[in-house]
Amino acid sequence: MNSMENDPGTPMAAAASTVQPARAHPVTLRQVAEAAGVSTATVSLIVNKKKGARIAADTRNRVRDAIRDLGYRPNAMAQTLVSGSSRFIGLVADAIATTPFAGQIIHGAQDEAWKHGYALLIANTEGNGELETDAIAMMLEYKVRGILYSTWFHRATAVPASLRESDFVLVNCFSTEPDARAVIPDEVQGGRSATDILLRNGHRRIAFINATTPAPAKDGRLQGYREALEAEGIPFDESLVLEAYPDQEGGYGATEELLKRGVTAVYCYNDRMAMGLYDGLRENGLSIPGDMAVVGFDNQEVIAAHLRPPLSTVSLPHYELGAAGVRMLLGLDESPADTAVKVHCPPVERSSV
Amino acid sequence: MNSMENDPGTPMAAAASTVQPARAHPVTLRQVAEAAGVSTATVSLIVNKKKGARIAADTRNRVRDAIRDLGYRPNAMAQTLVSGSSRFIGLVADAIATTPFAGQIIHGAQDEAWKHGYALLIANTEGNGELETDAIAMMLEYKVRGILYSTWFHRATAVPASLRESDFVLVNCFSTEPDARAVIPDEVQGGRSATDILLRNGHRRIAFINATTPAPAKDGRLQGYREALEAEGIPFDESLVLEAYPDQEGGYGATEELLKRGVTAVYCYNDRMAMGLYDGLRENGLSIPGDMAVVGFDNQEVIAAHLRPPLSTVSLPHYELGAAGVRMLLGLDESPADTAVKVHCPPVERSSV
DNA sequence: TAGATCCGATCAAACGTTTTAGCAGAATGG
DNA sequence: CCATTCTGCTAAAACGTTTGATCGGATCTA
Repeated sequence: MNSMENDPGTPMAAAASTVQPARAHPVTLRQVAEAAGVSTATVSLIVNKKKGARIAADTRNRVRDAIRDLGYRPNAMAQTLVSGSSRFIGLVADAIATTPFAGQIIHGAQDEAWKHGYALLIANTEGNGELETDAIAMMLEYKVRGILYSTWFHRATAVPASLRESDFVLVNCFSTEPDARAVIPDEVQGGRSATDILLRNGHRRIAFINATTPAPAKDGRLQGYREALEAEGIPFDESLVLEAYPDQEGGYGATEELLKRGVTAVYCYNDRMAMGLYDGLRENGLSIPGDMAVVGFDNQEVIAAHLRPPLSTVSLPHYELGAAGVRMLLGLDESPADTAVKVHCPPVERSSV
Repeated sequence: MNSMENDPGTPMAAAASTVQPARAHPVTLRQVAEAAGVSTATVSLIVNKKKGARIAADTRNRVRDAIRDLGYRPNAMAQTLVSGSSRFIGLVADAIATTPFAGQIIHGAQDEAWKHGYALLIANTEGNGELETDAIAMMLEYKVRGILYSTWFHRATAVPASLRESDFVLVNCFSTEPDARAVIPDEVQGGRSATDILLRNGHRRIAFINATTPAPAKDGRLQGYREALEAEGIPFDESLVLEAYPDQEGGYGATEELLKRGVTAVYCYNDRMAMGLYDGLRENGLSIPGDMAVVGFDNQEVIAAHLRPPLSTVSLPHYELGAAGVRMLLGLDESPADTAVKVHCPPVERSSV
């Protein structure tokens, strides 16, 4: 919230005098060459700091000055044309803004791409197939280095035909088709971690409020719950697994059923359900974590970190998913080729347990 | 949650046979031309559906077939090179993922850009000046049509020197420097709308919990509150304006002070404060809206729509900000040139009043 | 002093398009 | 039957780079 210091004491004038020439017709290599009295080849060599290039210090300076004076900027399009491949990575998302999650994927992808000298070209399709085809076509025309195909919630997906015309990796989704690299969150481990938080705090009778909506997360998070219980030698009790629609209302609505189970702790399919459950518990005069320990899943900042008490949960590694996607695309990680890479979901402990 | 129908009954084979040639060395115009037995000029004419072009139906078909068979894709880089200007719009953001808001700006910008045949090139700077300079340089090198410079919260900003080398518009921020077009939310109107919701429901004694952090929003939202009161002939009472840090904890912490004021309604600087206040009120045994009506500001979906009861608030038009930014950049709206364009903040009524 | 080596820099082709000018032949007009 | 117009198509320049081949001259080497 700072950075608002406009410093009116330092007028822009000084800075403006040196730069500011641009904006008319862009300066080209040739113009720089002429200004410096050399060939374009020479300028190119200097601009790109070519290793083997033998250039007299004097020449080098003249060229550098010309570049500065004219405000030269290389034309990336021309560079790409001659080099054949661009420094773009495409990211197509099915929902950019419906959720804070997509933003994290973009963020991770952008950071990692940037780190390797790539720029991100994004498109969101809002689930519209035609838009999606167009978006991919556009990326292909811009000769992207590869395409990240991402979904806002973890799910199975079909691979659009045109995607195969480029290098690609599936992010936060996967396909059963061959040759489809993918990176997804490790739901099972996440479920285990969530349950472990409760277990480590002495709880033995732990309910799990699962989602009603079918998804890899539904199966994985349940699986993790069972594994954690098993590791502690606690028999799995089917009756402790409830189901509700995965939002605040669902969590709230599950309160009554939950209380009948006589548990001391509950693990919710996601943070939003936990948020609703908080309300339900409170209405029943129960305190958290005193009367009931609660953990969520997703680590949705706006919610989890600011509930009363702050919610212990497991983080969905969207940032890391985006970054890992880029690395996989660029062949920086050793990818197992056939099976999707699972990214760890780190537990985040706060005070609801 | 559908679209998971993978339809195993339709093997990929059929589709794959026609396409699938690509991925080796990309097909060029010349190759298509040779395959069809015409010149590249002819192919270009056909690909671009040039109006004045006179092409025999027969030729047209041969070319079309060649294009399909070879799986030709135009090389946008080459096109850009010759045409001089690209179909890119750059978007530099200071925080892509810290908040759901940035996502909305991206979304709006992307939709609007796409509508006009532009693709979005994004970069996030995380407030890092060097990164920012690099990001803008990159965009300049890609010869973007223009740059959207956006901030995640509404504030004053300095215009980076290099931004001026291109067309640009400030989104969700503004500058006092000349020739800086900008589009920002109309905080004053928003404040008025928020207060009006309460006023229309018969409340006369309304508190305002403002933020402690200086920002255009702080001043604007207060101003709107005063204007709304004044319009109803209610004298402004300084003692009804509290201040707190603008998050859940702040709202919660303000409860006590608030209750001393004997008001029937409260307008919070943002939804997060309202969320905290909900907790505070509840702990005091007060019901919403029965004992106290509450409105927020921002319309942060995850929170506002799912609180109990759902929160009436005012929407921060981030999507529209992004879209309007693109329109302004492209010169599609009549821009007032000198002063920032204010975008309307629509009230969203739910059940907290 | 002739040949080799090295230095500093240039030439020119290539990348994949778009587009203007123009050309050959057919159709039309008088 | 010649002139004109129209039709269908092509040649070639241009866009701004990169890069391997080359080149003239100075400096060594023997």
